[in-house]
Amino acid sequence: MSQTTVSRALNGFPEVSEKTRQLVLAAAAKHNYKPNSRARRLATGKSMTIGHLVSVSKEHEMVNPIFADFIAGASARYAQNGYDLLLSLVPDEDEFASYKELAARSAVDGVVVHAPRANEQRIAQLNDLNIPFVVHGRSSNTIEKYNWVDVNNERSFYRATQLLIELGHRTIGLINGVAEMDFAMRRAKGYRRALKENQIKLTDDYLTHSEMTEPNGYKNALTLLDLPTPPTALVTSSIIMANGIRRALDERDLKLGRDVSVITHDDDLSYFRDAAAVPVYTATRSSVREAGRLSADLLLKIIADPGRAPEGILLDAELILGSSTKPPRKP
Amino acid sequence: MSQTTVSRALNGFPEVSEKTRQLVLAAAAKHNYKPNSRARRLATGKSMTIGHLVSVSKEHEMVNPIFADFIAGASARYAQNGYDLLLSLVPDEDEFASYKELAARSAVDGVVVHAPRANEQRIAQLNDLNIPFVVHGRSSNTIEKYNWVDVNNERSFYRATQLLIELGHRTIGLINGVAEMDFAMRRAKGYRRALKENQIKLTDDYLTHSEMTEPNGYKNALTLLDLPTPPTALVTSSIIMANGIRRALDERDLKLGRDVSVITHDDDLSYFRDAAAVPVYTATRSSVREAGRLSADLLLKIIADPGRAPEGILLDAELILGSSTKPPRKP
DNA sequence: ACAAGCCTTCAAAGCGCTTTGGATTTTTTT
DNA sequence: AAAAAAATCCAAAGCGCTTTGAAGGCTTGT
Repeated sequence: MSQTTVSRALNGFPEVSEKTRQLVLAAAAKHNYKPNSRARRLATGKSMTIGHLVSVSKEHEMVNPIFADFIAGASARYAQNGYDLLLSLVPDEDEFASYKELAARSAVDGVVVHAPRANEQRIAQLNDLNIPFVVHGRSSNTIEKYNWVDVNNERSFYRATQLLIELGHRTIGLINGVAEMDFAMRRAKGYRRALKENQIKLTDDYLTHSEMTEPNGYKNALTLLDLPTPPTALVTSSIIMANGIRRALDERDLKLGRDVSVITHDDDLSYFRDAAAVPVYTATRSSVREAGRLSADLLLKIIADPGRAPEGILLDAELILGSSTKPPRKP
Repeated sequence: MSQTTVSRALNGFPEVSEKTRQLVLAAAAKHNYKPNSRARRLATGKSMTIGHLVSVSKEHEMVNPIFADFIAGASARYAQNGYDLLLSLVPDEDEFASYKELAARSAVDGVVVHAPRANEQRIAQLNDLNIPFVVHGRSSNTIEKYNWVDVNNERSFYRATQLLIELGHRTIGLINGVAEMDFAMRRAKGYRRALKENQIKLTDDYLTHSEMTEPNGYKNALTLLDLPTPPTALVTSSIIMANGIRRALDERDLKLGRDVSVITHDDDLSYFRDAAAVPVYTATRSSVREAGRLSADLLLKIIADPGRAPEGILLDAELILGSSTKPPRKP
């Protein structure tokens, strides 16, 4: 049987009869034959690979913990479509060099951009490189069109803050992510809007920006609790920080919910899944794994149809009521 | 200038004069030329790719959170050596099929095996497939030789338990990972040995096995605290579970350290780095990122020299004193 | 000045597939 | 039964590199 026939049979071309196809498939299965990826990719001109460049802050050697779950969502979709996932953790200062290199050696058919900043250069750069990409998140100060999947950060933090206000809180802190991050900026915006609409004036002392680690949640919570008028409620951007906040409260002999209310954003991380009947935390919840799936699907669509107009997918985080929010304690 | 010369100049062969090499390099830099990965890989017969297959428990859709930091460590080494990292999250029931497929289409030059069980089939399978691999961890019931990088789980949990005993604790619980996992088995062994050597008899009620999530830490801690003779100290396998334990203590109005001592294994995850002057948790600490680096280095060595005798690298976790351990409270 | 020897360069083959265009076989039509 | 059409198969080219074996250019010794 000729090489052509085998190739056609395996790749589902119509020029081969069903009978021969079955024969070929049986033989391939029997000998555990799979076309050599390298040869196939050279012949087709496609890499059948999606790149994920995750930037690691050089300073803190920090890997954003949500990326594991995001990638878990995406990976499944790639596998279903015959794509491999190329992962590269790069120091944030040479992100662009990495993209350029991937493009130059044409190692990937598309990339996912993680953790965009409010001013994100990578978007213009990738457009220049003419390489298909999807951004997980958005970039507020970017005019260019691009594909993205994001949650409605501004609105959900507005709602979270609003809820606390309705409960009677007037002094509310926000323990946020790094200020340059687009999501952090939007969340701060939602928080401020809710305060403003309710004529609540709070200085920026009640707003902290830092990497979303447990120790930072702890430290920033203590800082806020030490203010002359300490907050009676906190909003935070990550369930990991929420754990740090809990520790800070513990140390001050304050009880979560009773003494200080907390609302956290909850990415529904697999190892922090808050699935109790009454959730531990009142939270703005949106599955980052689902975002991974959607991003992958979108990227594969773009690759299949490069002429496609850029699309944005906006997920709305649910506001889930848990036991970490109560009316403020009477003094 | 001929293709050969360019290729040789770029790949550092001695047959080309230094002058021409500089010329070629300059031209390549100017035009941002990088040899096409696909063509190069076909020509050389190497994939220049390392596979990481992370299994996701189908049931809980759980991604082990340590893998992000592990991979962060490994990724840097791969990049330095011109290797790409292929990541695949596979449902645990078809792990082997995935390895087989990778081997058949020769997509990788080597793989890292994550989270080995005490009875690990993948080791024999990979030896059969004749594909270079390194195991992160070990597999107790495996006779075959293989390359691995592991921490001294048995010894560190022995020491941790011993420390609690020396402090005066007699009722000590262990909140462990899934029983089938090799690391969990070894840790349980160390825990039991310490008890035994001190003539402390405890039923298996004091030992829980589950996936290392925060909710499981919470739940299992409550279970132990509800025993007729509740433990005065707990050892746990993960800092994430330790956070759940803290929540359970909080709910029972018990204070970490004062009322219940806790020692956790600490993988030094970037978002839980316990870097306070006096660490929050007394812990057996070993950087999983460092393990990632070492695994990568070892794997690259094996690939470069396939005849190499299998090697094991045993890391010793430090026992770090924090503020979560105190003598038991007088009743 | 010429041959020997080394350094440098080159043309061509090959990596294992896919794809093209043509050849062959089978089926259908008249 | 022959011709036309459709279905099936095949040989060869090409993907963009590396590598081989041979040719060309330069230096050195006599």
